[in-house]
Amino acid sequence: MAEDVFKALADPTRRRILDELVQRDGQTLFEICARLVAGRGPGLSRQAISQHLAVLESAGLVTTRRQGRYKFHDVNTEPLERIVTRWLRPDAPESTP
Amino acid sequence: MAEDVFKALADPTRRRILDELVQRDGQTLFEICARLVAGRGPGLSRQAISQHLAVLESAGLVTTRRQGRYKFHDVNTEPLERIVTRWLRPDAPESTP
DNA sequence: TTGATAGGCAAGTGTTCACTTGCCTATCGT
DNA sequence: ACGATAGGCAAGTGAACACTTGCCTATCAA
Repeated sequence: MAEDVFKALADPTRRRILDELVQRDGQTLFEICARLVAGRGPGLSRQAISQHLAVLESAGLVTTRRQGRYKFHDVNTEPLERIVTRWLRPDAPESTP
Repeated sequence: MAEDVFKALADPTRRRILDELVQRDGQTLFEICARLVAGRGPGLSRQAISQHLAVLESAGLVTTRRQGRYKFHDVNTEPLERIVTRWLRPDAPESTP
């Protein structure tokens, strides 16, 4: 639902996670943890990030694939494209002269 | 800030208000109240909607102009265009062959 | 098999948020 | 001036949310 997408984007940490995954797709939880803590200082536990990833996944913004004991996370920008055309003109922002 | 834009969009009522204002720009608080209650049934007080409008305004998504005892509200989609290009490719979604 | 790595589940806590309630100010019509 | 209309301010309430804490499961290397 669009509802979940907006709620998922409401949190700054989740937006940072999306930033991370756009930079490098297919990261594991621990990789994301390390990179987020490195770029922001501590204050973020592994469980917190895990819960954020769950929110992003249930919003359809992140897909996961298990492989052994690893779980890789990939971004899916498709929900984003759909929610913005809600208020923006579907095309041609300067088509009306 | 982008922070405020995302938080403003997180609430379904505020998104409905944006829908209303996109349909008909320059409405007053009472007009928005009437139309929202008409389309959704009660459960929304005037003050609630007023507070939502304040959030949208401080996020830059709505601008206001006073005129006598009326206060008209207009949408401003500019903040929307900026926040989405954060994760979407700025242009050409299929430019990489 | 043992230990270490990668991740998950669930109850508890504190803060933020949406909404209400009650009253107050300002503008317009008569 | 009076009442009615349009809107604002601020304290209080209940629910949602982010985050922690503690423990548990599964996979891999030795």
